[in-house]
Amino acid sequence: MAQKPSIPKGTRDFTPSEVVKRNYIFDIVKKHFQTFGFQPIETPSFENSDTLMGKYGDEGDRLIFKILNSGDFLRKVDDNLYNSKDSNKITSSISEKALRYDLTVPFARYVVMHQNELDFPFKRYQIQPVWRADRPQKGRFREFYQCDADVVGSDSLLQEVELIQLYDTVFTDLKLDGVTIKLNNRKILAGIAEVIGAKDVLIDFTVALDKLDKIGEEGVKKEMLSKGISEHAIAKASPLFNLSGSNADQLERLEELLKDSEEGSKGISELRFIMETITSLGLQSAKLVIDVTLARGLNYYTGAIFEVAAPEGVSMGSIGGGGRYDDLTGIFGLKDVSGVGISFGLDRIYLVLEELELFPEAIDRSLDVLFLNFGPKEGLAALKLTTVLRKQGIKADLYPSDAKLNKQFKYANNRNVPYVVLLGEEELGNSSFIVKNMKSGEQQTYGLEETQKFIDSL
RNA sequence: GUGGUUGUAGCUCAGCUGGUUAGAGCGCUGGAUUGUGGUUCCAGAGGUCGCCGGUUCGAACCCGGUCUUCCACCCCA
Repeated sequence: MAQKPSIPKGTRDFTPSEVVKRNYIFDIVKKHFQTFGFQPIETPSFENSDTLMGKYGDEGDRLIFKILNSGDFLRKVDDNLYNSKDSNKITSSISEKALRYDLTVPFARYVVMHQNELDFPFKRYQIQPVWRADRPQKGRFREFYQCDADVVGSDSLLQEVELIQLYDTVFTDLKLDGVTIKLNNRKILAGIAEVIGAKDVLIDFTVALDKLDKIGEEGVKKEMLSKGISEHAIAKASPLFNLSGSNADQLERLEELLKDSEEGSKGISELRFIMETITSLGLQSAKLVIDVTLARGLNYYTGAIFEVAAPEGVSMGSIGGGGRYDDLTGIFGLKDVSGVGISFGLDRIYLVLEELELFPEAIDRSLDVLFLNFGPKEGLAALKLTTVLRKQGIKADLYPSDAKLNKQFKYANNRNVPYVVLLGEEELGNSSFIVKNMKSGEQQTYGLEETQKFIDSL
């Protein structure tokens, strides 16, 4: 009575073909992280709860997977607390570890703990799974990988410029042309809130503004009103709702709007520097645009905000994002360390590449040559040849049993093997082997002494 | 966390207002073909109808719960 096995909600098995394709993306991302001078680190899959809790807001705390203490953990709970049935309070006394929720907070912890051995600016990349107790949707899982690259210890805007180039380089190498890198600056958002007199509700203001392309101008205004932002303030902000034209035009109009806000003006000049530097350097395939509605959820961004949108026509949310956070390590007691980073949404990039058929054609070819098995003696001769091929880096295998040729051929077919070698009794007798091209069906006979010639033809 | 949606063979899905042995295509196994796959023909195997309970003479179908899928919120990658 074996029960049917299953895996938890929001988790996945990866098939060989999926792993190969995911590694293709990983490898390209990693390669460019390295050419841009980033170094890899890894952190544990779980952290102390107090490292994570409270860093992502109430909503985030709810989504953190907590790990139950070991042993007879309930015995240690205070009776009053236990009877109160207050899950939030009891959690902290029965769970002191939690699964990593993202890579940024563990990285901040890492920087603080290793501050004396790090050379700043420290450029690190990290590709590891994270876990969220979220309700799954398409492209949203409870276990997924994040690929992050961050620089800490430099407040130079050249870092932002480099990160934009890094996005462009990676997506160009992935053959994913036409992605849009959206750029904004938290200081501009803060400046706008200041100018319209909504400074105290900055977060509600930005969250609403972020939804502009989803719920439209009226929807945003409605949400702002419901959050207590006055009609007067909304009217003042209304130029934002249809800010169009070239990047330079938008900058000019924003500058005018923000001329009375010191912070806003600083944001404008930062944005302008990044835009101008990128313009003079040029991008390979990505488009860089200003998008003042870009807010993103995480409130630790203090300067630049990035988001990468998939090429037009692909229905997929953002495939990457990031920004600058001036004081990330402050929560762990290390002041004045500025950081800026970006992240690649691996799972979504995978879905986009799949949809646009951008994976290399032969990517899931797991075998170049299959030797058919005609029996013990022939098999041994084939195994010798297999070894020769493998030594030269060719993916070769011998079918393990002398099953019917029909079956062996079918196996070769299903595994997409391009070449099948037949070395049977007759061939063994005259020291030869037959190579069959599975695509064209053509067969060619080689003498054993011509093995190298066969290898060279592959 | 809120509201909805989905689950039938390995896969994709039919299955009428509840009715007797639950079907198809693909895949799989065997044969036509004992040294030739991808095409064709023939035959065969494979199902706790997600799970638990209820209603009923009778449940894949109706009801409740639960798990899962996908979607919209919330939030976010």
